[in-house]
Amino acid sequence: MIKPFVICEYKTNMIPSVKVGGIGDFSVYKTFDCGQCFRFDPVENSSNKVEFGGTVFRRYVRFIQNDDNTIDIIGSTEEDFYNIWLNYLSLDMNYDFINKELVSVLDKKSDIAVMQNAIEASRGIRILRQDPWEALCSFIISQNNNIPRIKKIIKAMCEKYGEPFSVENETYYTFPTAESLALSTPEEIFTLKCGFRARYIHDAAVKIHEKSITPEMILNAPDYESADAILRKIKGVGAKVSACALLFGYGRLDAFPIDVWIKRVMEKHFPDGLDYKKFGNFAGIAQQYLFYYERYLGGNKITSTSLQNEAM
DNA sequence: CTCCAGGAACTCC
DNA sequence: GGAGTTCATGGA
Repeated sequence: MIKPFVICEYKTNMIPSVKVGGIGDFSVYKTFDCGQCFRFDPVENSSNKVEFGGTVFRRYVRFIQNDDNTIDIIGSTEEDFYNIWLNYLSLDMNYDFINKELVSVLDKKSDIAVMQNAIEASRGIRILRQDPWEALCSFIISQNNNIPRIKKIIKAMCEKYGEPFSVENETYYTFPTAESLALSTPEEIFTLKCGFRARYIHDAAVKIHEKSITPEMILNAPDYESADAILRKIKGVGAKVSACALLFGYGRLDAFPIDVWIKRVMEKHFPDGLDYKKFGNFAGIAQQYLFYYERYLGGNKITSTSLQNEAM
């Protein structure tokens, strides 16, 4: 069992920073590039290390992958690491155990082989524990849309409806509250170039703001189907968007979002079908692995060449 | 059941 | 470089 810990606290250009060990095989690149979050971007640095920076929880942080099984977090105190980032990055979960589980529930030899390849390709991905409202709103925007454009719309939304805050003379914006969007109008939201999703965003904001849907209702729902049913009362929230919000925002790792990529994986690698319910409480992690495997590696067996290309 | 909505990025030739 | 495709959901 791995146990993350702060190795040391230091300053980077006056910004509090920490070096963290005990992170297992955590991959900054795969975690922030696998399409689960939209407010992180790669950052260039002189040492050619993988680095991603983003705005979350009214903070701007950068995660840097080192080659000695540590990460640096620029913009985090030791206290913030234990209170926020440890949980946000799911570093407290034993992914080695989960990976073994995902294989052990399968019977067919060919299914096992596919899953093992997907696990190997995706090794290091962590399902982030994102803010429920941010995840819900972001995945409403994501529908029928591609990642660059989703990011653009969310950025515009944060600049229009979020709150500015400053770190070392740089201005960043928080993700808008449900209240600020609920008090706006679909017509105003439409100016973010989000098209027909504007009224969906507004409907979600109103329902969350007036508390006809609360995180407690979702978290206390007895099973997946009832949690799903609550979210789907929101206009524009179907099975896919609901599953993404539950998986990435509400911590329901049994959610299994089915999009075109997953359909493609299923047809290609599981021609006889695969009941994702077999993966039980870790179905969402299996989904991310299969998604990443197909989306980024084309469902090809991982090689040293593909690893190098991926590091670029 | 099928088509369309608004739009930019991506794919293919 | 230009034409065609992608993408989730709900309403007509």
